[in-house]
Amino acid sequence: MINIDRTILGAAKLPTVELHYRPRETVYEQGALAQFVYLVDQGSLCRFRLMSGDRRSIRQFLFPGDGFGYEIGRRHRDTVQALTPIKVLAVARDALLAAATTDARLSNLLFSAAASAAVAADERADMMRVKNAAERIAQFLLEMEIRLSSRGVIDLPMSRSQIGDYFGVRIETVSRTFSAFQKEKIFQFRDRKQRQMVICDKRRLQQLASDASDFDYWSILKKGRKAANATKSMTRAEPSIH
Amino acid sequence: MINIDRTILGAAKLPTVELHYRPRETVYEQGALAQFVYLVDQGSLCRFRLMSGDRRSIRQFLFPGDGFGYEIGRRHRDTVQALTPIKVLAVARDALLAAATTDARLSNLLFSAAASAAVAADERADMMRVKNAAERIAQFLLEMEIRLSSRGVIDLPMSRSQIGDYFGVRIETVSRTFSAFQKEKIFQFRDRKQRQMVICDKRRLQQLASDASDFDYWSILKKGRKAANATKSMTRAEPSIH
DNA sequence: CGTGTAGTTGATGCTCCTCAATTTTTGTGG
DNA sequence: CCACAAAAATTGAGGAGCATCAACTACACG
Repeated sequence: MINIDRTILGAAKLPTVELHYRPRETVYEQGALAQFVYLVDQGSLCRFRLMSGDRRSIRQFLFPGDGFGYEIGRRHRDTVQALTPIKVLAVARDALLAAATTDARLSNLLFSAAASAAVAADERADMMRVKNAAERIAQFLLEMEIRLSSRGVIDLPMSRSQIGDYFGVRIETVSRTFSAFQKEKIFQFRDRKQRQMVICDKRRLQQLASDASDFDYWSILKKGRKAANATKSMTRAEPSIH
Repeated sequence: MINIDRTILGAAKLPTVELHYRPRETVYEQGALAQFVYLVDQGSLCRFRLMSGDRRSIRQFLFPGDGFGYEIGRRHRDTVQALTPIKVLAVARDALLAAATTDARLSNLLFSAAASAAVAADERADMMRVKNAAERIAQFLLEMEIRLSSRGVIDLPMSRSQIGDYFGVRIETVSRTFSAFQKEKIFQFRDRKQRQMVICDKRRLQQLASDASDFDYWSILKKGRKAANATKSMTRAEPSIH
């Protein structure tokens, strides 16, 4: 999805409409006519597609500064829904493209945004190809820290189910991974709802994001007892001391 | 990766260089300066990235008409290698972008190509999220039929290992899936190398591509006996006798 | 308070990986 | 052309990772 950001909207000098939505409201549904492109001003959203067989694929979480809604064809290919109360800016797609034909700088910005989108989607496909659940979730937390953290606290706007559908894993796997990370003192939850988190061991998270082959759910979840035997346990044998 | 196709090169009216490579030769390596963009004229290539821990992610197979090599930054983010003897056309990246600044039509074509690339990468990420091995390979065969078939025969230019790295599955899984598809008479190989295939049951392949939850490797691979019925455990209760 | 939704945890099994053995194909040098 | 070594592909057995099913807890809201 092309990121029509503030720079682009600024360069376009077009009239924008300010729209507000509440949690669970949809900005647009897949199949609807794609007449506007949007910029997130406040709040969080998710962009997803319903697939055959009750499967949902969440393609992106959107935060302030992110653009969405541009399509090549006439219709939207996915649905965008608010996770929190949101404020978005909308601009007519046709007007934006028309402005681009007479403004070389705007045209360049649009091209760059589209090319960046292709790169980002490539990276996500890579992640799905080669990373396991712990690696994906470690990377996710690092990204959420960048996008959402305020005074060291990350307030997740999405449910476990949505995180699962973003990574193609089940809700139980997300929950178990969170539990294992907590037991390893990688992060802590600060509220009862298990939505506000503080990252305690960013270095370990970064290491897990690139290679979690030494991360042993079983020994962590089963009473925190470390793997008793040989091979894998050697790398984990050192108890974490703070 | 942006598809700089024949239409775009035609519109650009720029001098092109014709290049030839032999199998296993690289057109460029990840990290190299990105000075040219390319169009495949003849043959097949693959575009891949080497990741941490000996993992290789194959991002795309390239066939005649496909473009590759455009980067946002100064350097290539992946490696492109010939699978067969190939002929590619190269055009200077800077010259193409310069031409686009003075030619609104060319600029539009480039934008569309970039936007299409983002859509295609999104689709691939979807596939990695929600599809199992049989579904991925069924879809792969349908795509290869479109791109490669000549008089009903598909001549695969890539190895099992490359197919595996494209889908994030192991070579043995690719091999087993191919074997199962053969036993189900979904396709047949026409040569010893197991590279030339004829699709026999395209309908079944299309159905598997969208949902292969009913596809039971075990009962197919073990003596080709069909799942007798009811609960899957029934088929597994049978002890294997040699 | 009940009811509904979200989240956690446990038990069990399917899918795909890993390791290993074998067969087939390819490449090289006589 | 054949002989040999190296690479690719197939097949099997067993195991790791994650899904599935199920029970349970915690909180939100009428």
